[in-house]
Amino acid sequence: MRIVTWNINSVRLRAPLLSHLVDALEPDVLCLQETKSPDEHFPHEAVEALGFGHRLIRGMKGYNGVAVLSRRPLRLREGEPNWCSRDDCRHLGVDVEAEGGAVELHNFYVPAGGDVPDREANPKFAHKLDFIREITDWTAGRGAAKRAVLVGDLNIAPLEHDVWSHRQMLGVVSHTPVEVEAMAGWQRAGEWHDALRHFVPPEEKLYTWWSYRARDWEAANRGRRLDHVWVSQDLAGKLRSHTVLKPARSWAQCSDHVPVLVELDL
DNA sequence: ATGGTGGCTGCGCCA
Repeated sequence: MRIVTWNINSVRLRAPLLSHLVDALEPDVLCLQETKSPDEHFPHEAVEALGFGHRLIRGMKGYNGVAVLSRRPLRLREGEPNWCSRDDCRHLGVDVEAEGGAVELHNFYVPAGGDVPDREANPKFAHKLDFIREITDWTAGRGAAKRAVLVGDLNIAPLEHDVWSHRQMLGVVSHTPVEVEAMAGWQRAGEWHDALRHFVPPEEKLYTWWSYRARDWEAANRGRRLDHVWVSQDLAGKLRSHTVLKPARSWAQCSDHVPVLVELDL
């Protein structure tokens, strides 16, 4: 099963790019974040034409929004928490039909957290930490994930080599110790295995996002690994390959995030 | 130290 995660930064604007993604990565399941579209305006026809006959979407006007597009049948996991009681369309939990039984799949868009890494001074940072706290508590209550995959734009680059300069990024939202520790607690609670670092050793730089604000993003290469794929321990041995589709950052009218693929041999 | 770009939406918000 080939699972792709991509922060598309407007699904209506960038729906045409999905055909490039499909050509390059041939996903069975495609998880999107920041669709920025109410459900009634989701480009179903374009997505259907690419072979994704099964779709679950959770969007809103202007901000946020997640979607799971699939070649295999999906079932919405009902009754999952409404994080921070905000109805802000940052999570979809689904079951994907697969050989040997369904796989539980979670698609997250974690709050970015604003600019100031201080929960008193910056309510967005408080929201980010509260969001992760709630997920961690929920995860701890359920115990270790089984036959499960978690993907998304988690807006945290946890490792030293998930950012261009660990030293210069320690005070920058996305790489502060408090965020990294919060993410580690979430990961421990579910006994999640980091699928990208399964393939790429921690001493090697690995980025999935480059700011729009650089004159030359590729030359500067001040990237961050904000997009993640985690798998439950029972699936760790079934990991077959990964791709970080860096060329997507050069596509015309590109997102600032690139698609990430993980292939599982179920 | 600052501002740099981009996508909403409707001139400010969020990333």
